[in-house]
Amino acid sequence: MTNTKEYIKINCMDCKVKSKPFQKLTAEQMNKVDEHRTELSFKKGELLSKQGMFMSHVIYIRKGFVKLYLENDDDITILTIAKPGTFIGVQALYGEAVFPFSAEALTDVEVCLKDINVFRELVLENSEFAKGIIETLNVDLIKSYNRLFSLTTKQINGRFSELLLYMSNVLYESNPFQLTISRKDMADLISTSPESVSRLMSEFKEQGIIKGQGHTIEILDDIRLDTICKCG
Amino acid sequence: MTNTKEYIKINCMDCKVKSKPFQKLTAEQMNKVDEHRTELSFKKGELLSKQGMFMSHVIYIRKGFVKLYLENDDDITILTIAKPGTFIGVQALYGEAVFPFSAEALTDVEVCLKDINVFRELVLENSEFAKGIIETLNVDLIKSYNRLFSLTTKQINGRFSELLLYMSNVLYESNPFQLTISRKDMADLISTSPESVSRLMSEFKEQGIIKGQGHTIEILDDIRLDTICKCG
DNA sequence: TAATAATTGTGATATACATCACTTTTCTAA
DNA sequence: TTAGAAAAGTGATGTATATCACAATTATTA
Repeated sequence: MTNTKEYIKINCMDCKVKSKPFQKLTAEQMNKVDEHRTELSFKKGELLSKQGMFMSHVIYIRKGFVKLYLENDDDITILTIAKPGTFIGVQALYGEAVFPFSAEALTDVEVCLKDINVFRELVLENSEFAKGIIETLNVDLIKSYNRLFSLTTKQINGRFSELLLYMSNVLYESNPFQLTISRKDMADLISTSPESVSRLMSEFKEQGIIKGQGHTIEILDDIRLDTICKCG
Repeated sequence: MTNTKEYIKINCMDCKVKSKPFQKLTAEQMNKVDEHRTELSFKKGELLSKQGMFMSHVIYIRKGFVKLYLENDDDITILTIAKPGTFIGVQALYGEAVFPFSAEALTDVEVCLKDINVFRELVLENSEFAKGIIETLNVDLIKSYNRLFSLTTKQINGRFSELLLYMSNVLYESNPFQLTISRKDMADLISTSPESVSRLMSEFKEQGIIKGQGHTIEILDDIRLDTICKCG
């Protein structure tokens, strides 16, 4: 599926970035997972998964940012940016055992691959685990619905404002923050062109809503962003 | 939450439109559900749920079509058209106990309301049930992702072609088919204006891709629709 | 069944944003 | 450290589709 890189095997029990569903596992179940997993690292730009490829493992992100996107010829839609603590593949745990989207490392990334069949067994063996998966899917689904709403009802200055707030509050959780994504990625996130992103950036700086140069952005007027977000 | 209408109580065991997850329940579990449910019917146009309202029950559609949509002031995005056999509310089973979207009856509708706490208990008591819920959410999530892709990368003739095929193959499962949704709804489904839907309809008729008048549509050239769908 | 309202259809016009073309800056690697 | 490539910025132009205005149908209710 993916090219094996380097092994830095730690025991699951001692994992410090354990996901919520995995915290519910018994020692025995944890050991079973341990026996069917692989740790890998990816360099920035490498593909973790390719849309339509056979999915033998669920990918757990331990470190770094990953871009999940749908593609068809030249068209791309970024579904989300996955942060550490996210599973790639649970979105299609049942159904065709195929990755529903492509995933590309936006930074250097460390992951843990868990056998998908072990994953499925855990759903049946441990209902708290299953509940955790449902919770994860609930969150993803509502996010996707809200994205659908935003992309279809707001125009680019609204969507761009939303993106800035998302990056500061959710993705990087800081202000100012250091961009790890390109203008092209920002454009694909809010369904616009890179040129428009550049223009929006300049306009917002001119109006004193944000400042910064290069890869640093600081939000100066988040209230203003919120207003633009809501009222266009 | 919703105004109680008329009772036509049947036993869950004998229900002929039982959902996949509910088929996995034991007799005992089925009885518990039975004790905490209500059957209701809605007239066309009535609201089954209102975005943001407290969600005490999961709504199971037994009969009719329901429009699920997000709203904010005048803006609307239809998330999907729910058919019989669909749950409304599992999308937000955990998290805030609030309806994540509004639901409006597109036809006369019969539903079965199941207590959300019983629903949550079943997830923990019966792992096959939990698995069924995960399967449902998987399908919904992938659908939502594909919608996101379609809406952001295709232009209206492509989206309209997709809609026609969806109505014939998935929603009404017939050709010709009788529309139960308005031009406005069609517009909200593919994120365009009602005027554009009218124009597309005329153009497609002119080109011999579809025919029909009033609320009847017949697809004459589905290969053509498929091509427009993919290539714009 | 007539009267009124709501939905639908169609042409003319407006506009948000993409695309194109080019420059400037930043990154990459020899 | 510099040369070449990639990414980003900016103005000019084009276009898909919304909006507006009004006509024609269809639905609703008195």
